[in-house]
Amino acid sequence: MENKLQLLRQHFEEIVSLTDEEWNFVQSHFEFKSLKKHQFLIQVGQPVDFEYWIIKGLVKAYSIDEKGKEHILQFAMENYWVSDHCAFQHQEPGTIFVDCLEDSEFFCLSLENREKICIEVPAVANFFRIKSNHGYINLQQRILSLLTMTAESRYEYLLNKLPTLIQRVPKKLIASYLGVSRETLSRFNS
Amino acid sequence: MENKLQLLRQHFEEIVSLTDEEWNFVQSHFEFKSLKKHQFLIQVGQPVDFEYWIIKGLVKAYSIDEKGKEHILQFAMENYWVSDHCAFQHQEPGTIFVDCLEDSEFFCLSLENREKICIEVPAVANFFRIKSNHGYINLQQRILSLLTMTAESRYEYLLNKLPTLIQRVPKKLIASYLGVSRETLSRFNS
DNA sequence: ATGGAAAAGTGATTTAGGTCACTTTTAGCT
DNA sequence: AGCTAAAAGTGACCTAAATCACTTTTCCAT
Repeated sequence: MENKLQLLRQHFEEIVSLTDEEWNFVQSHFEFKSLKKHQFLIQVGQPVDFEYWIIKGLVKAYSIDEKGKEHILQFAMENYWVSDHCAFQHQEPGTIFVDCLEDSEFFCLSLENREKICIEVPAVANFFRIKSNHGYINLQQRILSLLTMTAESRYEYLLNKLPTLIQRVPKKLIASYLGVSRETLSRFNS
Repeated sequence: MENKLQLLRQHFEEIVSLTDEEWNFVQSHFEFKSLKKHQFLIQVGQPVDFEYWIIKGLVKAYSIDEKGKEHILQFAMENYWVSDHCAFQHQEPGTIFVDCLEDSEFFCLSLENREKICIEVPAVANFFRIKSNHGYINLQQRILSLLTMTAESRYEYLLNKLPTLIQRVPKKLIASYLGVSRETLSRFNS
């Protein structure tokens, strides 16, 4: 566990500096969790008690429309944060599903604990502020890609940006992430 | 100017509390700016020195694709923050345009000043963290709407969510925001 | 009030991508 | 190794929405 916490500390220290004392305080507010492939981290209608930092593994965050079709909001793997941020922030029942595509391990942070460490350790508030900002920028890029690019170039773009992801994830899920049908995706780069 | 700064203070205090002393420190880090309709706040290739809080007015943030087509990332009006967040954060040349759809007024915050007030006044860091989080949640909603909804229901959704915006903005810009052609939009609700 | 430009509407045609139905390939089990 | 189920590929057809070309309406600025 020590070395896993060490990874999390490194993740924080990529952006802000923490004293040993601060870090001890911060780390004590995380819980460890481990899930097998296919298990759920978050489910629609269930409380969303945590936001999760992924130690190892891979998850997908998605919603299901009226027709039962799955739409992938995000893939998240090592070093990523994942949650139903909306439900978490407002402490409401989940609006999306998050489940494991691989056996995965997480550090879990409750809203209460997040606010506590943000107020106690200003560097942590700055960490989350900057992280959140990065996330915002990424989503803006994705919106732009949905508005401006064809399905095929979005696929090429993703191949370039996250080549490892394509290895780890079935193509039909990539299709769902890109907003394109499985069949259409299969006809690309052929 | 006093009452305009007062509006900004109220905006902060919707989320965090500030003492008079803190507020005096914070407000001194903003600059005022006023622009007429059609003037640019941010341009592609130009430095992005500020992020802007809109006192009054309306702007659009957009990018232009290879074919010269405009894609609207965001409309922003009173009480909204707007910038090329990506370029601003990394202090790189702008990647989008932001221009005024109406005569507008702004309070401008430089990156240096933002970091300064965030470090000096932890409540401000928390304010931006929470704001950024809200922004993230909004973008996630928009991505979901682009993935799951038809152009027509996206339009209906927007009509519901921001009825005032439709009044203030030509339909062709709404079309560009929704990722639909002007002609197709015009054939809806008819 | 009036002329010109921007915005909005509309018909005809095209096209990217969806859907359905089926086959082939690959990946996990026991 | 062998069986099953999930994933991927493919052909035929369909549809939402793009594009193009043109008309009508609305909005300003003089």
